Amino acid sequence: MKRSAENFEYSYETEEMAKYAKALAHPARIIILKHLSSSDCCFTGDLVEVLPLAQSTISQHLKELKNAGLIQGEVNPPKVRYCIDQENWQKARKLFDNIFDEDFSDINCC
Amino acid sequence: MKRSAENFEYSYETEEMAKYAKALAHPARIIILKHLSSSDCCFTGDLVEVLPLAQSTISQHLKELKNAGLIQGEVNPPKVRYCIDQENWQKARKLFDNIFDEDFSDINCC
DNA sequence: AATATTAATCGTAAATTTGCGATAAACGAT
DNA sequence: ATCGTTTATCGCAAATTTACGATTAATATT
Repeated sequence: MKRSAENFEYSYETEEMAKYAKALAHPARIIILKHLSSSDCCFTGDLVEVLPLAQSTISQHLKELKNAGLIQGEVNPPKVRYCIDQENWQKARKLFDNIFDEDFSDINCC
Repeated sequence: MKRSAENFEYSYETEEMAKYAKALAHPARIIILKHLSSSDCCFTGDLVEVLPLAQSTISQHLKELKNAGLIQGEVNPPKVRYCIDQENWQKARKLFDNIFDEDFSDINCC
């Protein structure tokens, strides 16, 4: 894709927000995150049972969540135990809180 | 893309969540939403001044936000006045609140 | 009727995402 | 050393997203 203003940069906060939103922008990844955040412990391979996707596809989704910083993987061969990355999870929470609180609905005109 | 389980369906809530997250998954759209939610009124064409994107591209982003249900456009020729769709905005807020509150960090193992 | 202003849509190109099966990697058990 | 289990990566195809310029549409003004 072409960019009109090649040297323009969005603010760090905006980029972070978009990154986290992107991570949440797929049903499979939402299910994974819910599973991880609501489990009493952090399972992993059983996601294949939960989701209608091939193992390789799930692995890819996990990778994306990891790249976004929302989860961590602890290798425990031959298994890998995934869990929420609490630090970034809270960061994301705050960013979302923030945008939804910038809410001056009473002075909106519509 | 191919789907392994063609007849599988994600829950309504999960799909909604993904839809809203997708709408937020681009810096330009975040800026648009922030602009709309923090303005005392709902401007529109001045987004072209704020964003480093062509008019047609911004129009496309607005369309996506509209399709996701997060904003409304009121035609006021030749201008169009956009504003947050408060109802769905609150819905989205609740969905995000929800996922971030399913947080049993004290009993997490990691 | 012609013109100016604003926004949407069309057509197109490039990049990214999503998905799969096949294969590789890592390691424990046999 | 071989085998089984689990997960990651590779290679590929299809779909979607992002972006642009050019054009169209809608309507107020002249």
